[in-house]
Amino acid sequence: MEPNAFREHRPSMCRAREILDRVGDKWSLQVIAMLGEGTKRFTELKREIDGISQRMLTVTLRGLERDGIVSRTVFPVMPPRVDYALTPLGATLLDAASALVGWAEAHLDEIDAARADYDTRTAELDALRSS
Amino acid sequence: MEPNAFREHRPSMCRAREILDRVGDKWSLQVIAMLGEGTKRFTELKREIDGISQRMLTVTLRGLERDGIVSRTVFPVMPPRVDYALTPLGATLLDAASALVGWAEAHLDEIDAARADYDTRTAELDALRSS
DNA sequence: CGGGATCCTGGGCGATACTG
DNA sequence: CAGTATCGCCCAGGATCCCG
Repeated sequence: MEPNAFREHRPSMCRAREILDRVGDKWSLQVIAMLGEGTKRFTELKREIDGISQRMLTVTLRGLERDGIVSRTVFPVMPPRVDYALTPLGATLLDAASALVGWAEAHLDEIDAARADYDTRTAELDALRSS
Repeated sequence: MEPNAFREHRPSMCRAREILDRVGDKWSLQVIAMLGEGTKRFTELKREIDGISQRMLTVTLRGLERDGIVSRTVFPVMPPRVDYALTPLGATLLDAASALVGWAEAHLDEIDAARADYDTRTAELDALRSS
C-alpha cells in the first residue's frame, strides 16, 4: 500500500478542499496553464482562453493574485498595460495540477468506454422496467 | 523546462476540464478519499463524510460509477446492502489527486500569508481612496 | 438500508454598459 | 487597454418526503 496523503489525518481534507475550490472553478486552471507559457497581458489571456468573459478573467486573476499564485505588474502608461505571470508558488501548483491533467489524458478512453457501457446498461434496465 | 502536460496541444485542456469537473465538485474527491481506505457501505460513507446529504452522496456515487471510478455491488437481501469500492482506475485517480492534496498541505501557510498580505494592502489602498 | 422524486434557494457566471 | 458596476439567469446542491 503506497503512501496516501488523504489517510494521514482527516483535518487535512477540509483544508485541501479550499485549494480544490480555488483550482477547481471554471477558469483558474486554464489561466494558470496559459501563464505557464510565460508572462502575458490581460487581453492576450482573454483572447487565448476561449469563452471567458472579461469579468471572469478579472475575478479569476484577482483570486489567484490574492493567493500568491499569480503576480500582477502595472505599468503606469497610456494606454494601460498590465502583465501577469506565475509566481514560483504558482509554478509548483502548475506542476502538481499537471499530474491530474496527465491522468485525465491517459485515461480518457477508459472513462468514455465506462460511460458508454454504463449508459447502455441503464438504458436496457429502463426498457425492461417499462415493459 | 520540465515537461508540461498543458503545453502539448490545446485540445487536451478542454478534455482535462471534464476531469476536473468530475473531481472538482464538492464531494467526489472526499468520496474517493474515503473509499481509498477500503470498501464501504452507503450509510458508512454518509456517516464519515461530514455534511453530505444522502441525495448528493447518491448523485456523486452514480457519477463516479458511470465513469468507472467506483464499483457498486448490490446484495439482494433485506434490508438492502450495497458496497462501494474504488476500481483499479479509481485507485490511480486517487494517486494523481494526492499530488494536489500534497501540494495544498505543503503550501497552505504560504497561501494564508499571501492572502493576509493582499488583504491588508488592498485595505490600505481603499483607505487612501476614501480620503 | 439505500435510495428516488420534488421543491427551493444561493451564488457562480454571463451580458451589457460605463470609466481612467 | 484593462478594468468596474449592475442586472439577471441558471443550476448545483440542501431539505424534505416517500418507497421497496
